Amino acid sequence: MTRKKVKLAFIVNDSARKATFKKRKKGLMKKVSELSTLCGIDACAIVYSPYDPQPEVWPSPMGVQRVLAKFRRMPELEQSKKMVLTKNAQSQTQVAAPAVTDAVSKIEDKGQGSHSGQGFDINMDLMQKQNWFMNLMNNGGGGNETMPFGDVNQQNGFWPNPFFH
Amino acid sequence: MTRKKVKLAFIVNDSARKATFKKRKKGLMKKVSELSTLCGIDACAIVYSPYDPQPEVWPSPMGVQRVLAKFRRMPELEQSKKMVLTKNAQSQTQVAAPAVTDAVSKIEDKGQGSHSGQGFDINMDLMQKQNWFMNLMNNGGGGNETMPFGDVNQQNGFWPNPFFH
DNA sequence: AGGACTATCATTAGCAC
DNA sequence: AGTGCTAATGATAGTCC
Repeated sequence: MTRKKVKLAFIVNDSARKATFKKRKKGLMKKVSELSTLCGIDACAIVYSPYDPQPEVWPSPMGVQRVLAKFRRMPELEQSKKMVLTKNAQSQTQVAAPAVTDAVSKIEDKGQGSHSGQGFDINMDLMQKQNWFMNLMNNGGGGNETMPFGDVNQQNGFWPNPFFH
Repeated sequence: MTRKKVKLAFIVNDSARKATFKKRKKGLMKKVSELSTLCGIDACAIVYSPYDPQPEVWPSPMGVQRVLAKFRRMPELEQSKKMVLTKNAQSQTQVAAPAVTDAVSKIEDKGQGSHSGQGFDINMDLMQKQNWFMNLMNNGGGGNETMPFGDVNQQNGFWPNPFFH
């Protein structure tokens, strides 16, 4: 039977959140590293946090730049066009790149055993939205960053608004 | 005692590699998602592979763009200079970053946050070096990317501390 | 607060289909 | 090839120092 599932929600307690962040960030970076090593593929990860003045990146700032250059080379139109909207039973909006759409469908169709919910690549559920909001708070708090949300949302109307379901 | 450790090396068998890739990519995306949700932080991941025409990203192409914009806002020079180098037990390489203090100040002055002291958190161990090489092989095949690998090595000749606190 | 430990839960490699 | 299962390894939340 399914054992107790970890509660996927923002950890309110500050010290507990920080402790978890540290552990999981480390674990995440290891996972990226392993995926890349085992499968010989190109990947990068960037993690911002209030705990570090600079983002933690994998594999390196330049490695990230390289992957990003590749990513940005995709015309924005393509990025949009290649995306597919799907709906699940809870009426949550999902956006998936076409390359993985089939996989997503399969997983959803099969029910994916006990690992439902977050599932495959891009799946924004309520907690995620809350989380986006947290991110915004984080970013808006100290920085002189532009507010990317407005831009992003206006740029293409279909990305779900993080503040509403 | 430590049990048998998973061999962290490129999986030679094609089908086994693809199967592992699929599983681990899914697991990785879930991890990113969870980290972000649990800790309310901003993160993104990009995974290229020969199996998908488009990279798989988290949280979304535009979410990635946003994080990238933030990342790219850091001038490259500072990205390099800001790296703090440490030595670990295996690698005896240690390189001091000359202008670190200066660069740190600049960035902190930009209002990036009140937490000071840390440089880039970069995890890179021996496996990752190997892994970089694999990536290079991968990219060299199809792309016309610049080769940052050599640059990075020549420029710094260091590999940062795999342990961070 | 920051390790270190460890019981418990999560991921996944290997297999059968 | 892809899917489901499960033993085995891996990650980590909670705890103690």
